[in-house]
Amino acid sequence: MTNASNPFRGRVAPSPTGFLHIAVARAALYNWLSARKLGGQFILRIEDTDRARYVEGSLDNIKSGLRWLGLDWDEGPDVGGPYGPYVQSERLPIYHEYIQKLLASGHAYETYYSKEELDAIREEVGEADPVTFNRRIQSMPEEEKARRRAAGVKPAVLFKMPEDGETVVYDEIRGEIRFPNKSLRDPVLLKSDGFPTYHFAAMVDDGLMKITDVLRGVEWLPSLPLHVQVIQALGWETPRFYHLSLFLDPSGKGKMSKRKGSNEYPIFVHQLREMGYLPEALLNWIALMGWAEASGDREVYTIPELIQAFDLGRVRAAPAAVDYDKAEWLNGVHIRMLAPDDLARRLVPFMQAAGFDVTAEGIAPMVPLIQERIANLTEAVDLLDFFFVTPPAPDPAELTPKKLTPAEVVSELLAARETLAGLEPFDAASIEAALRGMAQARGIKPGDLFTILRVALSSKRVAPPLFGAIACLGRTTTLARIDRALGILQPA
RNA sequence: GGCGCAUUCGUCUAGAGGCCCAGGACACGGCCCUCUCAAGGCCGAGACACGGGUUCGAAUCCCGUAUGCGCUACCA
Repeated sequence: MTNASNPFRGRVAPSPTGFLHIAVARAALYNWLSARKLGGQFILRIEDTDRARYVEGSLDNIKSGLRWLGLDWDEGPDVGGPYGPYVQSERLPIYHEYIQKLLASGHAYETYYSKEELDAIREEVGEADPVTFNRRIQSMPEEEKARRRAAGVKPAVLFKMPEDGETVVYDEIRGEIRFPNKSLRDPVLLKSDGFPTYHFAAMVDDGLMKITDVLRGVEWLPSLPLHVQVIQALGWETPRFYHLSLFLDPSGKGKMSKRKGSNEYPIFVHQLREMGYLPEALLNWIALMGWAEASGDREVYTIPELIQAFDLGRVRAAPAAVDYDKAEWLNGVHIRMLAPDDLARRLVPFMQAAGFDVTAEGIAPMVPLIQERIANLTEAVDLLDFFFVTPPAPDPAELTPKKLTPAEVVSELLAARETLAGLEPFDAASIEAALRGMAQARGIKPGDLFTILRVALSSKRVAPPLFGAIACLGRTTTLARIDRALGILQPA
């Protein structure tokens, strides 16, 4: 179609009005995946034409979120490219140039009505009759226009929609869709402040930037006929359009709040990142909301596998409810796929945030103990803390398994102390063998012995596997904590 | 109100006329494994929104209804 020489040129075009939302991340991902698979380009463009909604810090949040996810852009802010600038507020002269063309060709016209007047006319005419509305504003007498111009009123430029017939558009996900032209109101292309609206800026930029495939939210589907009219008026070829469905809240009923993520329903990439999700897991999860392979039976993908398998032609039209359970599961799967020292590195920031001054090398020995026990990075803290700091004193009740008396526990602790004190080598396998031998010799259930030791060493009922933990703790600390437990059970 | 989109287990989905009395996954329940917790294995329960057509035959095609959602801004 457009630009046959380019296999794929896609773009994600967020507005700097908030944080990076997972819906934008999904659009970026689908674009990026297609570009990487087809050998095309993924472009980042900033649509900052609404000065009133600009939010400080938003741009950084979006860019850093995309980078963290690994969705690097080939053209855009910071990296440049042949069709820049990639920030719309820096492209004003370009829009004005094309507005002049549309004005000259009669596809667009200036209006001197204020927004308030337009609102009033709209209300008077009624929502259901765009044609009458269009005619009304197109028919301001020239004298009136001149009068307002003289008074300093800046015009807005509107696009002149056809009154008859229908515009037939094609959405790659849904197929052909027909819109009666009389149902569309003339849209504003250029605001009186000289800034273009999305309807105009996005079409001009997509055309100039040689975009072949436009991925955007379904909320744009109703404006598609308008957009193809604008593109045709500009004399350009129409790119392929894919309108991505909405995300629904986990109940599957309401739509996800667009602008604010709660702790219950996090929807911003930085929130998920702070919660301990891996970028590759997040991408895997997001990719699956609205897309699946023909077989439909694969859920776990590495990034290279995703690039391989992804196909824009298989994106679904129905909205998808966000499933945090699945995100958690997928994250666990990806955590388990990590090389242990890679996991150790990723854990460091979370341990440090919890107040543990550790290094990747420092926690590396413990990582294999917890790797299959955590579904997100933050969970590691509770499993590892007792290795780095003496835990609060264990509860005597938890130290004493059912059917055992404190005196018996003391006796087992003493025996274990003796077993461990001279054990060589002090590694997990030897420790296990020694402790099991001891349990058998003394006639205590292994499970009871291990429970006693687990609580004595970690002060927890749930902790990493005992033998490996003892090895990591080291002989000195292990014996010290056994002594402490002893002291608790038999006060001097 | 107008215009448009969507509708398969609770959720994400496979299914593009017979392969489907509908397959996979998460979650859920049970069992197994087991030093706790996990991970893993096995088993189970669970869906084609409704009504008409078309067809020898429909989850798949058509129409209608219902429900949900979007747009209807000089916001994107």
